Amino acid sequence: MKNRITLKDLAKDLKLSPSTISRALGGHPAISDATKKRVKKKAEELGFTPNSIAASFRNKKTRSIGIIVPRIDIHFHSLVISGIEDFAYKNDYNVTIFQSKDSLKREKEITKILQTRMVDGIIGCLSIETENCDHFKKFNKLGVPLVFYDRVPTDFDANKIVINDFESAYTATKHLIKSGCKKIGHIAGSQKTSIFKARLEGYKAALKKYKIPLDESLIMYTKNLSYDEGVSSAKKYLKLPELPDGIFCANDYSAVSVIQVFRKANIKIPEQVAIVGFSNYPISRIIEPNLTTINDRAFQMGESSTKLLIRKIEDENDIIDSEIITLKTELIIRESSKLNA
Amino acid sequence: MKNRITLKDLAKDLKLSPSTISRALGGHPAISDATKKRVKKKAEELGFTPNSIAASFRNKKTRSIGIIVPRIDIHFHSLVISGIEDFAYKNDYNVTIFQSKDSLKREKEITKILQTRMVDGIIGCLSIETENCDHFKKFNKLGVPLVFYDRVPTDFDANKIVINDFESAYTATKHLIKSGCKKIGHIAGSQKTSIFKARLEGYKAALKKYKIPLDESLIMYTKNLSYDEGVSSAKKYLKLPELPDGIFCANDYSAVSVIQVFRKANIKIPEQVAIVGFSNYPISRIIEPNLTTINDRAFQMGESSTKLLIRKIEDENDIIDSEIITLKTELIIRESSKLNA
DNA sequence: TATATTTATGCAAACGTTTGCATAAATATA
DNA sequence: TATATTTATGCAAACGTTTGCATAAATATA
Repeated sequence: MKNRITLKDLAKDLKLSPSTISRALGGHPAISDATKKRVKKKAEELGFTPNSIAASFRNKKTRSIGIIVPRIDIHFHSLVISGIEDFAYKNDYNVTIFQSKDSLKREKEITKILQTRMVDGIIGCLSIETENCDHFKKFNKLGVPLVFYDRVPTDFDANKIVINDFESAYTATKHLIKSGCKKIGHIAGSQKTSIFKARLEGYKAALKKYKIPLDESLIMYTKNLSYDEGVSSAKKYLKLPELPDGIFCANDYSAVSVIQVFRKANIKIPEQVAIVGFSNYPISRIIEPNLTTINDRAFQMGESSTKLLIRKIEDENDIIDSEIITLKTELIIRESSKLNA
Repeated sequence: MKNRITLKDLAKDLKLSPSTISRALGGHPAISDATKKRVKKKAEELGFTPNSIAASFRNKKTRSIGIIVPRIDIHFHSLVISGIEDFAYKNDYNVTIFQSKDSLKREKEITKILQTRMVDGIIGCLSIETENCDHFKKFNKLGVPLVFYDRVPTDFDANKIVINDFESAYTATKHLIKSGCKKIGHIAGSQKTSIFKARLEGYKAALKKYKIPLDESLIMYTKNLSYDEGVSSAKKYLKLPELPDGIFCANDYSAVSVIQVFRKANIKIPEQVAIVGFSNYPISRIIEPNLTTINDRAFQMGESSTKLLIRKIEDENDIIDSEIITLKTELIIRESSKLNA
């Protein structure tokens, strides 16, 4: 039997109208308690489950949110998605997920699909190729709220959940300085991406504040902050006439590779070179020495994005055009930077 | 303006009927090319996008699949989900995601939601608490196909995508034997879970085949194969009168912790103890020495699940009751087990 | 030119739910 | 007992799309 039981079936069976069934199940005050009980019992009996597609269609609300991420299998994003699902679940929203695979073309396609899918709101993290966000603008016209996290648009006002990359980098660098480092390097991410630019700036600002001269030769620019790029950056450090005594890396992968290359070269960490990473990846607690890093609040970023999004969806007389929420990060001090100040 | 353009709006504008518009946009052969062109142009002009909720409602097909995983932020699952999304995307299906958080209660709730949400099919990995799968049986009655991966039901016939855990474990253990190990230990997962049971059996079978006596003291039983349980297992090995010369670990986390504990105890890996893990986690390529492990085909598992599911959804005269697809795994030999045979 | 066939379009109903309004029945009040 | 009020239920329409069937118009054939 593939035919679902509908309100009409229940109605016929109970000799009531579909409207009464609908109201009884929905707990409408006008329906008598006796009828409510009778309807609920019969619904249970026949195994009635409401067709939420029909309800969505009628109500013009799907209670579903669409999310676009570059890749699901990047740990940071999987944590964010987990936070999104968790918060959405508690608030009776569904989460439909799409990966842009860091392709602008695919990101554009996805926005078209989301438009037809009638999602109530969207959470997104831009693909690395995205410079212009015009393909997101249609949602403003349609009244579909949008929240971005991590990699957010810079060319238009949007709801954004971010961490303070500048300040986090400043804190990380300051920590190295306070630990006694005098010659601090930085492994930087792509300077086309605002978060990595901000991390570089934060690093520079801390040096300036504590009157440490900026030495460009100590800054390694990478494309993706990959493990391999970390290895080659580390090797470049080894070729310098003098090693830095501290390195702030813009992510944990590059930090881990530096630790491994340096240890192979018999350089003591943290005694000779202290290392700080960024993101608090699981590996940071496994690598030896354990890596000092920044907790970037991925799970909370997902929760906050969803909280903000749902508020935008449900609060119809919301006159706020856009909000930017900055989450507090946290410096987690571990072995890789434990020096005496 | 929050009012979407509908077929009716287009129809009125072009002085045609909604049916003609629908057919023109859908490429129906009965509609003249001139009209098709005219309709498409106008649709573009007014920014018409179809309301797929209305279409789903009318067609009784949502082109969306629901997925239930224990946790999105476990790397294995995030890879599977990535495979699912990728294959679904190419076939114009949407993916709606739920995490059971390894709670049977939540898993049951989710099946109820999925029932109302009218998904065309479901992919699931059971929560660790799930022993009885009755809450999934309603989907059979509703004609909603179901595919399970990794942690699959044993109490009823269902479509399943799995790897051969027995054989993979056998291969891993055999590899240790062929590398010259004579005294091989195993760190086992929860024996309530069939995959970990199978891995233990595969290990035992290889020993038997190669006439190595089974020594129960070399088998460490853990609950979750967590990093910490790996550490304590490793410490137990250290307390034995004689160390094993090879250890097959049922996952990579426990393998990594063993490597770290042993190295701290100045035990040479692989010379004194060869280590093999399971799952090919990213960390297996970073830990030193690099970890020999089993590629468990997580991404492909997602793809295959989706491929099978879509076939079940679309092939209406499919008379196959259930299918079990077993994917080939691959032994990846790295430094942690490189001995001379 | 009359009829048959082809081509292109429209009518109307349906999917399952929800909700404003109407109304019948029951109860309260005059 | 007549009228007013309250309580409980039903009617009917609507959401936007799709599709079987009907039909008008154009073209082909006799």
